[in-house]
Amino acid sequence: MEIQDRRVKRTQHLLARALIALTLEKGYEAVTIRDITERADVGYATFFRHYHDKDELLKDVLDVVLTEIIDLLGSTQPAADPTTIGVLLFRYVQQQSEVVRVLLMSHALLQRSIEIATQNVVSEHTILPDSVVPLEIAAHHIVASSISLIQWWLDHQMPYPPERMGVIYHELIIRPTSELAFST
Amino acid sequence: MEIQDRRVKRTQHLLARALIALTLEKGYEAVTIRDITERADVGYATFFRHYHDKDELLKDVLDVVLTEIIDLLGSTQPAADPTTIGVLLFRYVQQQSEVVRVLLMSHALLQRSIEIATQNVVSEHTILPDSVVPLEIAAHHIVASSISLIQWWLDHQMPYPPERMGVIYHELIIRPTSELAFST
DNA sequence: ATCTTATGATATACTATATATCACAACATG
DNA sequence: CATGTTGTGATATATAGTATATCATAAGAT
Repeated sequence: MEIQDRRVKRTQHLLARALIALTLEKGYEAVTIRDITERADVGYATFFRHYHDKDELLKDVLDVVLTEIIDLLGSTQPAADPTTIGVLLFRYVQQQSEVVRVLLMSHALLQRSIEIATQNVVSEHTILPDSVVPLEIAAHHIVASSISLIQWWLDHQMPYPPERMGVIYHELIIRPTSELAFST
Repeated sequence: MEIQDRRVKRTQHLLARALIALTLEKGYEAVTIRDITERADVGYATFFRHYHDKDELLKDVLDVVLTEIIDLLGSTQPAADPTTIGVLLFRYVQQQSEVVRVLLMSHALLQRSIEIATQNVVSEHTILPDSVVPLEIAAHHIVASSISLIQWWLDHQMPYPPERMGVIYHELIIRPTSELAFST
């Protein structure tokens, strides 16, 4: 029962590609559903047979990205170089830069992603005794700052390589926050 | 030539109050111009005699807030307790929490505010020689992280007093970034 | 080969934005 | 307080975009 009709997969893929391309061209808000269906070369009404609105299509596209990033960050050896995770993160962003740029344009999805990722970080750490920074604030700071750093990097045409960004990410965000709030 | 017609000031004030109230009630995107004019009890067409669209009204409302915050952060004694600026910042946010909450709901305005404030921070600092973190990234990190911290605080009903938040703000954001990137 | 279903084309209702007009009231000014 | 100016409310209208329904046809599942 897992297998979908090939026509459905094809249509949804065309709609997703069209939304990404159009959003990069003129911004998420400016894209209309008619734009999407024309670019994807499918009937206008067909859109509503798959998605309730534009946000639902975007959510579907980016759920894939979210799970890939979470897998990426959870699958590193504990003994590895502390900047490795950051380098992998920025390499992934570089590869998927178009999709990530689109994600960063949706306020609602961004807030949702931050909430999910923050809870993920909270569950993976314990608070350092007598820390001035509560665990939830530390986790929220790591997530929000990482996204902001990615945003700066993409907005400035990725001027430094992922290796340099991995070091910056670790020194600016991970190390200070860990020292302040996380018990090793 | 500075003095405006009292009718204009009255109308613009009513529209601003209505937008803020309605945005807090059901979110910025969901508010229509007809909602605003009905709540403000002015004619529908009157809105367009003052603003081109919803975003322009919001921008007007929040330009006031922005300049107030910049004045606030620029007017502290250099010799003061390093957490003082943070405490003042969070006291201000507490007083103006409704307006600040509305600002944080507009993606476009948020991005614009971050850009302006980042350039402000860049111009006020010089980079530490051999820093792994470029000046512009450090400045962007400070601004974006501060806004994220404010957002977390407001989203969680301000569970800690401004005094505590001032310390967290300094320890989590200002001190680590300054040590890494700014020459004193 | 046959039943099922996704699609395209089309029509239609609805919501919201945006502009124009005109009579009237509020305002600034001397 | 008299006068010319201008902001406002009410109304009509054009336009754009969303959302749903219908039906013939083609593509897919089995």
